[in-house]
Amino acid sequence: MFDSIESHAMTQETMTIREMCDAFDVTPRTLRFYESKELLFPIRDGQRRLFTRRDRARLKLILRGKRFGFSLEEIRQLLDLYYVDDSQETQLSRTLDIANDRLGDMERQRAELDEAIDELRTQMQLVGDMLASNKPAA
Amino acid sequence: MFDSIESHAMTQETMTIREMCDAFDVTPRTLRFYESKELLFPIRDGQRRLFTRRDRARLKLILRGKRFGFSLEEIRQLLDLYYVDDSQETQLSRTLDIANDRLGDMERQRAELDEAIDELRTQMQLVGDMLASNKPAA
DNA sequence: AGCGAAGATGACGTGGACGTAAACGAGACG
DNA sequence: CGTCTCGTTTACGTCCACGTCATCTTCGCT
Repeated sequence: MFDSIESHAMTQETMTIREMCDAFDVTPRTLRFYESKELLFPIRDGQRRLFTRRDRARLKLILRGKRFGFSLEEIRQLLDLYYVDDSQETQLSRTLDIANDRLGDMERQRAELDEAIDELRTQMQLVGDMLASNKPAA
Repeated sequence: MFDSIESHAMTQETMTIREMCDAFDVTPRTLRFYESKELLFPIRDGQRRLFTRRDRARLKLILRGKRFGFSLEEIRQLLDLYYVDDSQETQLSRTLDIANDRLGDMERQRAELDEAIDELRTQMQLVGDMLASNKPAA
């Protein structure tokens, strides 16, 4: 009846907390914290956590979201978009709307980022010129 | 469209704390906090703060920096690049280094943002297809 | 059997970025 | 004149995202 085959011969199916920490450069505390906030759902071998590919994919998205300045709660909601199952089907179209908004956010952020990069480059050029000439032009 | 605080006050030399709050959608506490952290330098009329165009320009950069996920301290260092005076000249090249680091951050963020936008689009396509093909028979 | 390392579970601490309340001062105004 | 509103300072409180002990198991190894 169970057609899900679990072979841990090829790539590692699950990872320990330490392997995760090494792979993603985070602390155990961080991973436990993320689990407590329901961003990760490692399975258990007795007491010990075992992180699946799903957890790894989610963690990757979490860390990226953080670099974009999202809060963990915002990220948690976004993650739901990537891991849809039938139980959420009724909310799919709502999810899609959220995703569309998020996409708009990202594109706006990209535009602003482009502008900021441009400005910073310009400013650095100016300052660089100032440094080049011995005396700043009053 | 009437002459709002923005179009009126923004053209003034200085603005009160309330005008600033209305114009930038921040609280007084935030502005005082930024001053205490030396991100803003409002002049004083007795006790009262008066925010100059310089403060407004800086605040704009501060808020943008925040949207990019920079800390106030990182932003403070960047701001020095935009408002250079002779007294800082000796630290200019250090400032430039910091700016270069931030520029790297932003460019990486830009690349990552592109990737994220792409992935999100893909994911939305998948979800959209699910919605289309999985319609209930009613 | 003993030991150390890895991992778990509280529980308290911390730094950043403000929120919020208390108490005060200075103009504006009816 | 008293009262209101705006603003100030001081100071404690809060939320988030973990850091940092202090125990407590549980493996793996000698």
